[in-house]
Amino acid sequence: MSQAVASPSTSRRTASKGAATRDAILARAYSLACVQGLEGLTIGGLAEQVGMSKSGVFAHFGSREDLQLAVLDTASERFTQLVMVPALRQPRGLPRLRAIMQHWLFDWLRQSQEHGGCLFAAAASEYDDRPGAVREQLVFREDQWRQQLARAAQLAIDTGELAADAEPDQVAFELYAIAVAVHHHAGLFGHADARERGMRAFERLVRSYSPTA
Amino acid sequence: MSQAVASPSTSRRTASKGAATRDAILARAYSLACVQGLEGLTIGGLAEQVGMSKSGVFAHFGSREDLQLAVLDTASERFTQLVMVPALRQPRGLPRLRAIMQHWLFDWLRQSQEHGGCLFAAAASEYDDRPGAVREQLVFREDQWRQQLARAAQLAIDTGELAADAEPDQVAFELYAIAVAVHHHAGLFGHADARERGMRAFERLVRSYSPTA
Amino acid sequence: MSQAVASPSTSRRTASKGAATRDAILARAYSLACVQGLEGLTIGGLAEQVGMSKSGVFAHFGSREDLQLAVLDTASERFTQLVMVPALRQPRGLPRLRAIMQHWLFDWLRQSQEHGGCLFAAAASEYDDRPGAVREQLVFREDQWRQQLARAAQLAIDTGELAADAEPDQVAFELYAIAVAVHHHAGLFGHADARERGMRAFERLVRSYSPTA
Amino acid sequence: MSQAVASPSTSRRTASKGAATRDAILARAYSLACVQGLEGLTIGGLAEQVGMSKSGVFAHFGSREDLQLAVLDTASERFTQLVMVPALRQPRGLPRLRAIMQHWLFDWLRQSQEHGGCLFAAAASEYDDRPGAVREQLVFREDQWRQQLARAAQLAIDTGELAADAEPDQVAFELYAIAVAVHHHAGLFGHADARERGMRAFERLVRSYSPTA
DNA sequence: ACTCGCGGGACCGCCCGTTCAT
DNA sequence: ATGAACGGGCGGTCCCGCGAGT
Repeated sequence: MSQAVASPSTSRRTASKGAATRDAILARAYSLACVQGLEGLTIGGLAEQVGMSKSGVFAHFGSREDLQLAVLDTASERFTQLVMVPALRQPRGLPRLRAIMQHWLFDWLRQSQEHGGCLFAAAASEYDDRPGAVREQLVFREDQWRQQLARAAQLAIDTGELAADAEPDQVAFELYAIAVAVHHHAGLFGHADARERGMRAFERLVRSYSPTA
Repeated sequence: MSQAVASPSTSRRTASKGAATRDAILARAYSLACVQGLEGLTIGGLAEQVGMSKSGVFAHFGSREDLQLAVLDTASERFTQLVMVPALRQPRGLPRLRAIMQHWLFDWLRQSQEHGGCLFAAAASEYDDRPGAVREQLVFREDQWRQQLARAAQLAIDTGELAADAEPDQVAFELYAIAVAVHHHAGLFGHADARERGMRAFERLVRSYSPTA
Repeated sequence: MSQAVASPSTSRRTASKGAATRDAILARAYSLACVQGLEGLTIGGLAEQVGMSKSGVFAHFGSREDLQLAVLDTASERFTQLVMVPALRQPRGLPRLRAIMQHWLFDWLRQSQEHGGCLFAAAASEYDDRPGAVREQLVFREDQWRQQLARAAQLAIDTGELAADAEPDQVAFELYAIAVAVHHHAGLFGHADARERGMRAFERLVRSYSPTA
Repeated sequence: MSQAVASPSTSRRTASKGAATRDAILARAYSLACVQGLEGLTIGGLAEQVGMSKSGVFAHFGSREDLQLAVLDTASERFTQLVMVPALRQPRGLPRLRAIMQHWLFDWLRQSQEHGGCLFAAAASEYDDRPGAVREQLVFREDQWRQQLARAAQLAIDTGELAADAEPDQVAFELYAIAVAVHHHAGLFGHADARERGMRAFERLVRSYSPTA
């Protein structure tokens, strides 16, 4: 998968100092992008934050677009670590589905809010009409995640915890809706309330899709 | 309502030419803001689009922030016209609720997509961590709309079409979730599919809140 | 003298309201020019201060340069009223010379400092190398004043209070030096000290030019 | 002295090209500031004069205010080189005092007039009521110079060439008055006449302070 | 080979003085 | 005396690349 090649950001093995610097830059860049969006990420501002010269930063990526791409990969990696990895430790079916939502709404969105906003949410509205490599990478990542969600839903159907006639893609869509609404609501009206409404919506969704209903 | 006073943008009657120009500028500004966000709206770019000089445009607003505020008011006005006004012609209760969702997902989001994206969605992620007058105005508008949604849900409870123990605010949150997810999905994966999933989610939501369930 | 024609600012007789407005504008303009210099005087800023539209102010003068000229005339008029007119009430010779210096250093410079600086001093350094009508008017006014000073010195020579071999122009130059230094010193280091040093310098000058010395 | 640290403008040794450019910019900036004042100094105009882009110029200073400060330091440095350094080669007392005045009125004011005016004189009237770092730097420099003048006067008292009861600060004030008046006069009425009157005023001042008088 | 200092060019929001029709 | 509009210029910041230094 191109991703593994495209993201040497996780300094592997020797990590010849250059890679370490690169990772440090990316960490800072991720934070900045959360606040100002991927499009609001400026090389000058980033350079100042990491205490390097602008061209020093610039040289690590070759262009602003490549930097944005790298930041997107960083974000994906973080998302996977925070949400998917722990959820996979739960038994397949409803427990895993619930774990996904909990890590998503609590761990991921909390760290997002601490940074100033969810990078994917910001990117989605920035790039919904701005064609280019960044947008393509973004829809690739989002689609990838959507498929994982649908797969988890399918497993819950297989275990009989969700109705047999439920459509995995539709369930995934509705789970997605909850998360994106929680983020939206949290940013404008406060986090605690948003998360609680989100989990209530999830429980109702599960009930409405339960085979007994 | 202060809004009526604050937004003389709708040129009434004579509209002394100045107001007409202002409206024309705002219409173009709204389109631009849909594409690039409220923060990506530049006076120079706007001036070019309307075929005026930068200072000519600038003079109508006094500052970029005031321009952004005016664009937000314009968007609110349009939203009300496209969604709320037609829905109010439906009988209260479920029909009106369904009408709201239909106009929201079809009329509003379609015209949004034609412009390049929903201005409110873009603004929400731009301003979730950027304090200032624009953010305040934005949450005021969003909250206002959230309350209208909750009111409509309450009416559906009163008519007995929704379960008596349903909480209007929670219902409003879940309706909101559908709309915001449709927009998100549409921008990345295509509009038709998104809208259909949205309406299906709505119908399931209604069933799961129905008194008979 | 062209001055009488050029400065209808003192509304004489009929003063058809237009002239009154013009005078009000000029009064405000004089204050502004004291603070920011004749070159820092802007039509927009002036209009705001007098509560008129820019074009309303503009129409009274036809161009910024004409406004600057008119302000210079206003300043000259004020200077004459504050310094020369009272001094002429003193007997010619040393008393009148001393009165001139006192009104100059105390009354004129005090009101200047209250406005934010002496307009002539500011103008002198702004226009010492900026040819044009304003500069010409300025040197005309300054030269006029220098001649009046020299005339007063000549009278003191005639009365025998100053040495017969004193040269009036040189005396005028040295008096001028005292005033200009007091203004310079006052602006940077404080007014009281400056004025006292100025009067001491004057007294020493008088002694050094006295016939008995 | 902090100044030496604060102004690396004098390219020392290697002066890595950047410093050389900076010096070239400052030299041109000094000339411009003499003509239009420190406040009339614009980055765009300066860039054009030195044949660089605006940002190229801007990057060397970080803000317009820092540029103004640097220009002030440049001017101080020049003044010291032209006036104080040669005067210190004269024996203390009256010869050194006379050398100061000669270099001041002839060398410094001549080069000032060639540039279009004395930067300090212009700055004094620009900043007499404009608080900020530039003003503070200016009064620091002027006060520093005033003290040097007073010190030179004190030495002339010590040598017995000036009366024992003469007050050095007052003498310094009157010397200052001559210089500032020469500059004022020269700018408006011509240089030759002004300088001659200035030296005559100085000689009379010396006589009037001489112990035999 | 990587890093950086220096510089370019475009553009930003804002404000200027001025004109013209009302 | 006004309001609308213009053209131009301001200080400031952006992203980006050349050439020299380690």
